[in-house]
Amino acid sequence: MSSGTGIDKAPERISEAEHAVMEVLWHRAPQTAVEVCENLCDARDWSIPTVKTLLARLVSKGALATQPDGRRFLYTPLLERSDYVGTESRRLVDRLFGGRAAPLFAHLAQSEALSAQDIAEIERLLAELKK
Amino acid sequence: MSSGTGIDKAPERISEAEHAVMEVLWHRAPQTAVEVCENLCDARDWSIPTVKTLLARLVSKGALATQPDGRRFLYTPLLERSDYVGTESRRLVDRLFGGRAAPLFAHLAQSEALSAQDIAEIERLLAELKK
DNA sequence: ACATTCAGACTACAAATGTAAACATAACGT
DNA sequence: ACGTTATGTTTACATTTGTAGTCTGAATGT
Repeated sequence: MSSGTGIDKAPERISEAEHAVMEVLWHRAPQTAVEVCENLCDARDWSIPTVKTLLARLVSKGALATQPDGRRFLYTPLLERSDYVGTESRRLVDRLFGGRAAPLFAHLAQSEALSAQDIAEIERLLAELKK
Repeated sequence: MSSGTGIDKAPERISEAEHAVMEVLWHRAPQTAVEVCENLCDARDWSIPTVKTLLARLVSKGALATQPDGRRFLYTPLLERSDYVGTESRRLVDRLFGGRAAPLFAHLAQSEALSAQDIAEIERLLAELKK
């Protein structure tokens, strides 16, 4: 699953600011730099140059593809959100919980990070798993 | 709970390398710089100076306390592991899953990051929660 | 054709991080 | 008393990250 090419160049790490840009593009793609900025600059208090830098870095990291559209570029994610999210989750679980998910879950439970909705959802998922 | 003083100076972020040092001290404390190194330098391929730098940074960030022991120092965590782990977990859940734990759980489930043991444990915790 | 404009590319620069060497100083053996 | 050693402190330096300004060239309006 995921990563069809088999090439798998050591996926360069994506920073938090870069991740914010990815989120916008995962939400809708392709978008121009200006559009991305419209969706971010207010929230993060960034200026367009900042967004452009981040886009460029993401392209150079292989996380985004560009596609010329007249004078500007359209940016599209190459890295899939589920891959990113999976990697980051695994990373955290490995680092903080010795790779085991249960202690993470316990922590979230204790810190009231679990809503009733979450709990219901998780029960449903557990039921799925046991089938 | 946790953080008894009420002072709560914006806890400076602990980097990954620093975290590795904290882990060692959470495992056993207090320890000297050399002892910490004995527990880390091999695994991380670090030299003693590196460990000392990290220890110093952690002290300056308020995550470790020092206690003189003859000519050297003994280092003890001030930051509790559960606090750190809680903060980091919440951080991830917020950033990647809009603060909801269920999607994280779903991801771990999908990526086979859940062992049978994990699942059993989580079921137990869920039962707890519902009491 | 020419000036304006708007996009991406290049450059900048401070803070944080990873990694470690150099320095200073206090204790200890002889 | 003195050199050696063990420790912490200071300094160093490359890389990554956050944040943004400047440059250059192509499209566009007139």
